[in-house]
Amino acid sequence: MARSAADSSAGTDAESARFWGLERSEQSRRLLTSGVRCFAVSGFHATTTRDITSAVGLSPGGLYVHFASKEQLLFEIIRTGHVRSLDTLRSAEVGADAQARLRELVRRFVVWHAEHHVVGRVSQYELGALSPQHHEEILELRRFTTSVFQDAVRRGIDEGTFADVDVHRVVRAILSLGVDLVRWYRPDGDDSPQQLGDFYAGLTLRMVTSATESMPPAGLDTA
Amino acid sequence: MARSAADSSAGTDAESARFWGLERSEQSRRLLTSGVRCFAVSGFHATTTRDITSAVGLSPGGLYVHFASKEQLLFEIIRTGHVRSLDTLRSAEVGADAQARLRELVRRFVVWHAEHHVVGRVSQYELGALSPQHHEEILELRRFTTSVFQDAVRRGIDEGTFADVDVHRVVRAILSLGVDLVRWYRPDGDDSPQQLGDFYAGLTLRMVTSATESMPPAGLDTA
DNA sequence: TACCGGATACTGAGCGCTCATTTACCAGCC
DNA sequence: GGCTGGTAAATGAGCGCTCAGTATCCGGTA
Repeated sequence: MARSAADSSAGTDAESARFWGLERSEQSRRLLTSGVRCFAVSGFHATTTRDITSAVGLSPGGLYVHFASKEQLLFEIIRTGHVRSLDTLRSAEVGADAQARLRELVRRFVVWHAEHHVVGRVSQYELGALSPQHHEEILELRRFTTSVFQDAVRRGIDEGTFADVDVHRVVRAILSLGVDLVRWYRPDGDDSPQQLGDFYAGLTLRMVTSATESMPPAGLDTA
Repeated sequence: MARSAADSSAGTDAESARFWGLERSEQSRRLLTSGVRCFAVSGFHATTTRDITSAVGLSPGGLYVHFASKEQLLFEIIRTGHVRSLDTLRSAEVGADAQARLRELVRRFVVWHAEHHVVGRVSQYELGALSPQHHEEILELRRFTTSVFQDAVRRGIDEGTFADVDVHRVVRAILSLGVDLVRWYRPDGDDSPQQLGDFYAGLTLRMVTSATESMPPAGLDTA
C-alpha cells in the first residue's frame, strides 16, 4: 500500500525537518505545514492568519515571530516545493542511455508530485498571490526544471534513439501530465505514486519513440 | 494567424451572446466577461465587486441588479464554461471509426481549451470558491465529459483498433493534457489552437495504439 | 545556590482598513 | 404608476498586522 502518511510531506518530525530544512525551528515547520494544508483547501486569500496559527495552537500574532508576513510564508512553501521537486530530478542518474534517462526523470517527477500533491497544489495554484519579485524567483526555478527535460529529450533525438519530435511541445506535454497530478491525485485512489510514475514514463516513451506524423511547423495556422 | 480576438470568448457582441446565452441581457454578459477577466488575473477572493463592475462602468451595487451574489456570478461563468466545452464534444461526429472518433474528440477538447483559456482558467482554478451545491453541479458535468472520452477509448479497444490500455488512466492523461493548457497557453505563443489540437491528438493516438508494456495492475504497490 | 539581565516566544486586544451586501432613493419608460 | 436598472451611502463583519505586555529560559556572576 502507498505510504499515505507522507502525502503532505510531513509524516514524521524527521521527514518534516528534511523537507523544510534542518535550520528551521520546529514551530516554523509546523506553521509551514499548517499553511500548506490551509492554502490547499481554501486558497491563499481565503485563509486567514488565524486559520494557520490556530491549527498549531498559536494566537494570530505568533505567526510574525517566524515569518515577516502571510505572503512570505506562502513564498517559503512554494520555493521549497519547487526546490525539492528539482532536487529529485538533479539526483537522477545521468549515465544510462537516453531512454532510461527520460524514463527515470518522468518517473521521479510524477512520483514526487503524487507524494507531495498537497504542497504541489499550493505551488501550482497560488503562484499568482506572490509578489512580483517572488513570482519571478519561482519562474527561474521552473525554467531549470524545463531545461532538464528538454536536454534529456534532445539527447535522445541526437543519439537517434528518439524520433525527431518537437522538443518544446513534447516537454510541455510531459510537464502537463506531472503537474496536473496535483489537481486530481488522491492517496486513497487506485494508483500508488510509483505505479503512476511507471505508467506515465511508459506514455512518455511512446510519445518520443513512435514515428512522427506529418505535423505542420509551428508558427503557421492550419486554418 | 490565430483569431486572437476570440481568446476570451467575447470577441464580438454576437459571439458573446452565443457564448453566455441569448436570453441574458447585454449588461449581464458584460459583467460575466469582466468577471472572467478579473477572476483569471487575481482569483475569486482577491477580486472585488468594484473591480468587476467598474470595468463595465457600473457602481458596486449595480452587480446585484443582475446577479444575486459574487459567488453566483462565478458559478454562471464556470457552469457556462463547462457546458460549452461539453457541447463541442457532443457535436462531434460519431459515425467514423474509433481512431478518427478519438482524434476528433481530443482535437475539439484541446482547441476549445486553447481558444477559451481565460474562461478555462477560471473554470479550473476557482472551483473551490463555489458553494458545495454549485461545486457538485459542476462535478456532474465533468463526469459527463470524462465518460465521453472513456466511451471512445473503450470502443477502440473493443473493436481491436486500440491496444488493451487502462481506460481510466489513459483518459485521465488525455484530460490532463487538455486541462493543463489553460495554465500555460498564451495566444501570442508559437502554436495556434488547431496546431495544438492536431499535436495532442497525435500523442493520444500513440498512447492507445502502441503495444501495452508490462504494467502492474492497479491497486498493488510496486515498492 | 541565589540572583540578575537580556533574549526569545508568544499572547491577545485592537487599529485601520476593505469587503460584500443592503438600503433608500431616483430616472426613464411602457 | 409600477417596473427596470441604476446610484450613493451605510452597515457590519472580518481582515492582516502591530504592539505592549508576559512567561520562560539561560549564561554569567558572586
